Amino acid sequence: MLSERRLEVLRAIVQDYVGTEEPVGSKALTERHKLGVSPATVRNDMAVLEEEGFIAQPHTSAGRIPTDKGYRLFVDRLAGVKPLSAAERRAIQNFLDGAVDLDDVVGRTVRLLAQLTRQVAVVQYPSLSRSTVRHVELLSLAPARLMLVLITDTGRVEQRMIDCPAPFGENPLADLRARLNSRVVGRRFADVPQLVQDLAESFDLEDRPAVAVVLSTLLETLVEETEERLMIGGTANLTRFGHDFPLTIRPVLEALEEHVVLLKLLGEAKESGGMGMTVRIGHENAHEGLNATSVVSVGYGSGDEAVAKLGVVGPTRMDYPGTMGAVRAVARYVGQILAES
Amino acid sequence: MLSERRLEVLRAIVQDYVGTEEPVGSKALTERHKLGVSPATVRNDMAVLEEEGFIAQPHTSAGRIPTDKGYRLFVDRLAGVKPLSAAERRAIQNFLDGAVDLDDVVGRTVRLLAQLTRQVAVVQYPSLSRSTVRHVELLSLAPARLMLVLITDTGRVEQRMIDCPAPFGENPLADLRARLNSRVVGRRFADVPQLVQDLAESFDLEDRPAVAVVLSTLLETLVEETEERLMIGGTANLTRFGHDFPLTIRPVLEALEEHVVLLKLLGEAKESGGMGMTVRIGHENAHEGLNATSVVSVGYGSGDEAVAKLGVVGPTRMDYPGTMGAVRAVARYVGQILAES
DNA sequence: ACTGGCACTCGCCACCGTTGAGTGCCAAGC
DNA sequence: GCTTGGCACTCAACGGTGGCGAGTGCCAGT
Repeated sequence: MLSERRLEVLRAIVQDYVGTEEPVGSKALTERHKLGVSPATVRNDMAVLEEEGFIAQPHTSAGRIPTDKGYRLFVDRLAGVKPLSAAERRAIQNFLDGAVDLDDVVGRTVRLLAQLTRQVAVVQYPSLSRSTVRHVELLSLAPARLMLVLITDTGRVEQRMIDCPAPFGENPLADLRARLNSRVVGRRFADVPQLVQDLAESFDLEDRPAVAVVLSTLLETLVEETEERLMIGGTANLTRFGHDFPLTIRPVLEALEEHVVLLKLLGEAKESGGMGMTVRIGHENAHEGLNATSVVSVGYGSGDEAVAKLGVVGPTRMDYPGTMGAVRAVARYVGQILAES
Repeated sequence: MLSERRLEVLRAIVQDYVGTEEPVGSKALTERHKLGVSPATVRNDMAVLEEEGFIAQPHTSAGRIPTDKGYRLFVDRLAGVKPLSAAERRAIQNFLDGAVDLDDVVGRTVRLLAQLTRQVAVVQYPSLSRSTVRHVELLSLAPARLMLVLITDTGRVEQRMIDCPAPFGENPLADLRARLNSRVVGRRFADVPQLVQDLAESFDLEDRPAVAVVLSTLLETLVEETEERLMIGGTANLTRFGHDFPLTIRPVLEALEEHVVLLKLLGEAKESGGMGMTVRIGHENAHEGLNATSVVSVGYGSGDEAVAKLGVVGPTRMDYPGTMGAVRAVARYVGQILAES
């Protein structure tokens, strides 16, 4: 078992290493932190910590650096979440207020988070799957061509072209529009398929094929667009990574471009409740390109339920308390903004 | 004046340097290219080229590398546009077909262009300013709350919430919707303000404030959203830049995140006609961060007029003929895709 | 006008000894 | 039984040195 002091040593190592980016030795440790013991003692503790796999030395006779396992212990037991300063909180509010539409909210959030943490920010668009239908609109563009517009309670709008098998008159169209809305407005996406199931039957025989196409397009939109979008920013911060560049950031940039990977990453981070913060460190990330990075993510939403995730991607050697504080604070404010609009 | 052979030497230098990324000397040149003269002669030519500012040496007794001015001459007079192979053209078509909506088209284009050129791709969304109105829709979300949906002929959809000063009945709403559409559908954005100018007057006095709000919101949307969006991709290709990393790619990544800068960059590239290809080399780019990069851009559009730009950003040391070929080919295919939809 | 020859420059690399931070171990002390 | 000071050892980093070779500029000869 690790004594209290050994944990303290680990904490000190993590803090120093995060600050200096250089392996930290026993002497420097005792000087910077009042551990109350001599370097020799610290050396013994370090030997134990190394044996247990929490720290490692890059090469013989260099200082120690934390391993992924060491960071994990640090995050789980040694570090809290550093709350933001009043000034920072004010900055967030100023930055986020004044967003005009959903794109703008997400865009501002990404920039804000990147700036605040000095890392790469990832913000998922509010997901459709948990939201409800605010309105469905059908527009006739040409005799046999419709446009379906779906509006969600998070302010998102999706549109689809529909080519009908046969021309579709204005009256049945208005009829369909009205009935469709009366059935699905305010309902959750997941419930929609069931709610429109028998809608086609109440139409004239000649119109049924067209109605069927409309309905299936609607369902398709609901399913397809549950596939989520996201926005990233602050990639320039990657250049602060290390000194051995191309090898380090190449795979990260590649991973960041594969939005599918990122979405999976955010999606998997669901432990400890929907709104809980998740920290995945180094090799805990399934994607190989992100094995040298940590991902801090948290759910956010307009209500008490999370509708999407946001987070940052940075080197495993990051300021976890600060980053977690910033991520959590931003998520809260974004939630507020969404709830207001 | 530069003799024919000197130009040939410059061309050879550019080609070799682009291939090897290393300064090229007189001996290597005569070996790889059949210039028909000895290294000594080439050395004399090089001395002249250097005096004229087309090439430079990184340090005494190293080979020469082209300067921005040298690349400029190469692009203007020595290099053509390399057409794509049949296989590449087929790949483009396969890749671009099957896009379901505008976002998808743009997204695929970015990935395609990045892959094809192995550089950073930038694609501007089809601009609203030159497009026409396909449909305007007004939805009643709550008694005094409307949603305005604007659909363009390029498939873009913009929406705005409107809070009315007073409740607005279904009938006047339908009326407004019908009249609005009859006036503006098929018209260019620029003409809309004039077309709806006196529309409010034909409504009942009590409804006029609401109508006025709707109209002003519409106009606002037209103006605001003429501010264009773009998508970028292939940033991982930046890691192939040079060996002296952080300094090189940092400013580029920063510039790429400032979409405003990129839009200006694309916007300025309008010489030689709307659809003409523009190449801006090194310091020709106003933005400092892009002083070590070249930008190859071209307009694309569904008709014979360009509605937006796309291009790539890469090191000044790039394969200009190949890049230009790829950019032009992609622009053409995207134009076709847009015209079909 | 082109060419071969020649002396010169200078970045690159491999080698080498020095330096210093950091370690592991051990015997003595609290 | 921890803790501590001492000590020998290791090894990355640094700076200097010398040889190598690619590349240049100049000049005299054809």
